[in-house]
Amino acid sequence: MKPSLSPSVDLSAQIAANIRDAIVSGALIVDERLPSEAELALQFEVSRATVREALKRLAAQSLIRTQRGATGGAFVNRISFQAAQAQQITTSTLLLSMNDVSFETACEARYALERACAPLSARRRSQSHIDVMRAEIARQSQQDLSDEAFCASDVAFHRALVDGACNPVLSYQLAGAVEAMQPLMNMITFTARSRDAIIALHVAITDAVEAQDGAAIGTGLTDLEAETQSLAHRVFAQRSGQPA
Amino acid sequence: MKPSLSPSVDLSAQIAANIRDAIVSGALIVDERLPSEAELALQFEVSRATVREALKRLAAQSLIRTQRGATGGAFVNRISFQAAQAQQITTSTLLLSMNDVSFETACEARYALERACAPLSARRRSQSHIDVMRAEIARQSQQDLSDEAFCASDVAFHRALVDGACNPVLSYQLAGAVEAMQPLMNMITFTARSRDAIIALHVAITDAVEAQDGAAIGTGLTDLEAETQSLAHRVFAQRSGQPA
DNA sequence: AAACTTTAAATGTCTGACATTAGTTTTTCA
DNA sequence: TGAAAAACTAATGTCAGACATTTAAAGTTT
Repeated sequence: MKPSLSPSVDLSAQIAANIRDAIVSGALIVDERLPSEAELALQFEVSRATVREALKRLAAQSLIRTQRGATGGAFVNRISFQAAQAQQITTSTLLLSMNDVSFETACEARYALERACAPLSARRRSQSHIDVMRAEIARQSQQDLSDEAFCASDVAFHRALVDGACNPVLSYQLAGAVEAMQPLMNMITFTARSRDAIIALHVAITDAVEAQDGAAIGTGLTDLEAETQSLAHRVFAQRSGQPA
Repeated sequence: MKPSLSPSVDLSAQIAANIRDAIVSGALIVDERLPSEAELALQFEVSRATVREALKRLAAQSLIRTQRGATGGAFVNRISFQAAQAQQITTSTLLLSMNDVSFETACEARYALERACAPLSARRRSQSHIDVMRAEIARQSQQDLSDEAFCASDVAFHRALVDGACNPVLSYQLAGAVEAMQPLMNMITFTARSRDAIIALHVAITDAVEAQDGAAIGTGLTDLEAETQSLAHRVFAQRSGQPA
């Protein structure tokens, strides 16, 4: 199954890569039990501690799970959409915050992707999606809402829109794009007037979803993107021109 | 920075989560050095082995890197688009192969996302993108190409199309959707006639990209999606109706 | 001043032990 | 006889301490 490690270059990483390949290639199938740590240590000719570090790496990627006890061990994990989404969000968020991605670029990507969902959401959305969207609009309309809560509600609104496409792969892919924007959005202070403009567009989009009018959803999203971009532009220009 | 672990529930996971939160929240910034393993062991009141397992988890997510030697240690990693993409592809591929996602659903998601790039690619594509696309078309036209090589070239073609949007966030997000389809595509046997149909559409799409006609790119992608779906439908129907 | 040597601090690895968990089997006894 | 209790067992989780290796910096020599 897995011999031949080149010495003096991070054994635990090599072992992890070895097992990962076996999983990705299908040599190890879902719910199959890996050899015990002691056996793996023998096979790879390393100590149990090194094997454990390798297994922890795989666990961090949700590739395996471990169970204690007599019949325990490490098992190939069926990665869930939920777990994959959580990882994707973490990665995307860090990627954006660490690489000086401009608000403009991230925003453009996000809205481009969301528009991709519009025709499908128009066709397949159920009442529950519309209910969520209207509920979030109601929340956004509360006067005393903090900027952060407003952003969080915005994310929930957009996720409902995406989920309306009833395509789990699409929802999963979009989760990263939508959620990763939140820290960037949180840098913005929303005036009452800008909130009103956004809410008005949310209403227009929701109406279009309810009317199953894909083109109108797309138009609404384009308008919302323009509004968001110009708002961000104003906020950042003001900040750099008049620093605190 | 990080006290208070609840005992008897996977200490290394708790420690990893603790440090991960510090990184995501920005309390630890890029290239900042973490305390040494020995210091972390003292702070968290666990053994060095446990700390190491936690650090390996973080390393598996590219959140930290480690350096040996006197001034070495664990450093917060600036996650690159490349590393993030690689992780995303692994995750997406496994997600699709392990969760009985239908070809139809995955294909729909992929083309929906790709169409999202069309307007931007039309506007911003450079000659190099077109060159890559034409080169891949030439490769796909080779008579003796294996199905697997044909699929790989198809992926390269589509990635060039996506890269034409000149938005790194978009390229990153799409990588998962495009690459993860490859194992599913590899299950298909391409007849000479179906290859010709696909290549003809690739040519049409490339022409549209060159002409900067976003709408035509979208139409081409929609046609290609229909072609792919019906091809897959035929192949799978034949297989289930007439098993080997 | 440059080249070499030593030192120190860090990660990488190994060993062996014990703790904890959770099935499985055996024993007890009502 | 049968069900509860106890013992067993195999696995992961954790710890302590040792040694190997790497690397930068400090010190020494020429």
